[in-house]
Amino acid sequence: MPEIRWAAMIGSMPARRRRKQPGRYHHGDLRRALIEEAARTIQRHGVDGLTLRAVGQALGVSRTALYRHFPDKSALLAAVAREGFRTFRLALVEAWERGGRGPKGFDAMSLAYVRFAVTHSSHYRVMFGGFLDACAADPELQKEAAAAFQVLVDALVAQQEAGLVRDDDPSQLARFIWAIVHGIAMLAIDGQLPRQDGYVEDLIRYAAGRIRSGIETDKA
Amino acid sequence: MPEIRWAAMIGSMPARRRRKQPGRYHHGDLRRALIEEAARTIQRHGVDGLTLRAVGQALGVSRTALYRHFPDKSALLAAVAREGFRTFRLALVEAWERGGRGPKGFDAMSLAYVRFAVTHSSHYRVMFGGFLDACAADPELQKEAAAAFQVLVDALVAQQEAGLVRDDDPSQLARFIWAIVHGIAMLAIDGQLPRQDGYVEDLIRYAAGRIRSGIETDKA
DNA sequence: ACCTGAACACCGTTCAAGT
DNA sequence: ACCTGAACACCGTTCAAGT
Repeated sequence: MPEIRWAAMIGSMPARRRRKQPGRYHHGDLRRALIEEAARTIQRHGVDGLTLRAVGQALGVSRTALYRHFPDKSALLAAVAREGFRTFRLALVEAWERGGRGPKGFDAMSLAYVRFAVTHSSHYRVMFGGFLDACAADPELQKEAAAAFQVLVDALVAQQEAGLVRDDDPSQLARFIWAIVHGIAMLAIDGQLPRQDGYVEDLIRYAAGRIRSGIETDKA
Repeated sequence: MPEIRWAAMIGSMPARRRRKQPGRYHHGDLRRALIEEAARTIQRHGVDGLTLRAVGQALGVSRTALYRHFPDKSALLAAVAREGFRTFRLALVEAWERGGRGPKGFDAMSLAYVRFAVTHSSHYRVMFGGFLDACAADPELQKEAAAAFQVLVDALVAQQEAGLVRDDDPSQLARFIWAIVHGIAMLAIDGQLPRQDGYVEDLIRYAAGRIRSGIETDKA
């Protein structure tokens, strides 16, 4: 059965399983492929540049094949966002831990945050840009987003326990910090900051210093 | 001449000059009307809900009439953004001056900033949302945006001269503050903050306190 | 100078039909 | 169970033509 040969092939070269074999009927894992192709298209041509037709064509599949796996286009976007939150969270945790779970790690986390946003700008926009108003009900997506936020809260609590950060409500404190890095990220993405090389990194570093002064325990 | 009667009428009731008189050929001031109608549509149905067809219909005019006044849709959006920056700047200046051009006025300005963004959320998104990548060349728009930013810089310099704010580069300092209010505004607009009544205002007030600690002169 | 109406090349989505 | 192809109702934009 050719079916089995195909399955073996995609097992051995997972990166090549994107296009459907012309003669074959089933794709293999179209759902997975759709998400990856959508992410790639978004990265290259922006969110508005994502068309179901182009995605289908890139995968060698009809433009309506997608509807066997997602209710509509926004559901595909939600899946992309979910994936985004996952890798985003991992990047934040890594920075925090490599920096020793202290002030240094916290600064590294801010940097990692904005770096992710800038290097995956369209992806980031899908995650936070309000495209998902309607499908905000997606519980899996909510869970991933909450988990990413929790990384920040945990980092703050750890520093509070070490006596390095003032004893405010951690979630309010977290949202304040979040707003800063999110703000810098969005301004950078939208081209509202000087295009000068290294400007964004400098701003982040400067911000980290001001944040530290703003949130450290009062030493009277 | 009916033309003159019509002109007199729009002089006396400027709010009613929106729809074209069916029999008449010229609209009166279609350019102005297009911008206002576009802003209204965006406010009600979001940026994606803005269609040239609907705008034309609301004004009793063909859907292609717009092309006599703007090169394309994005130019219309740029005009809307320009208007937005103007009223935005006025709101900021007012808050700053009513608060006495000091720390109190500065906090009031932060509040005014986010209030504008939240109450004119779609308008704000057009101004900052990266819809204007292509037509970023529009010099009038650039000028308005720069003027709005300058309000913030001036307020910081005034406080530096009064010895209330540390002597960092005002423009970097300004961009740091800007990122914070922009970040809170975007999170609020995109529904990423708790929907709890008054939450955003509380967060802004909290942020104002943390910002103050972060930027005030070191009192050793 | 300003506006219209038909036409064009797109888009997401539906649905009966194929394998 | 999974995919196709024609069809439908949208969209921005062009262009020759009308006033």
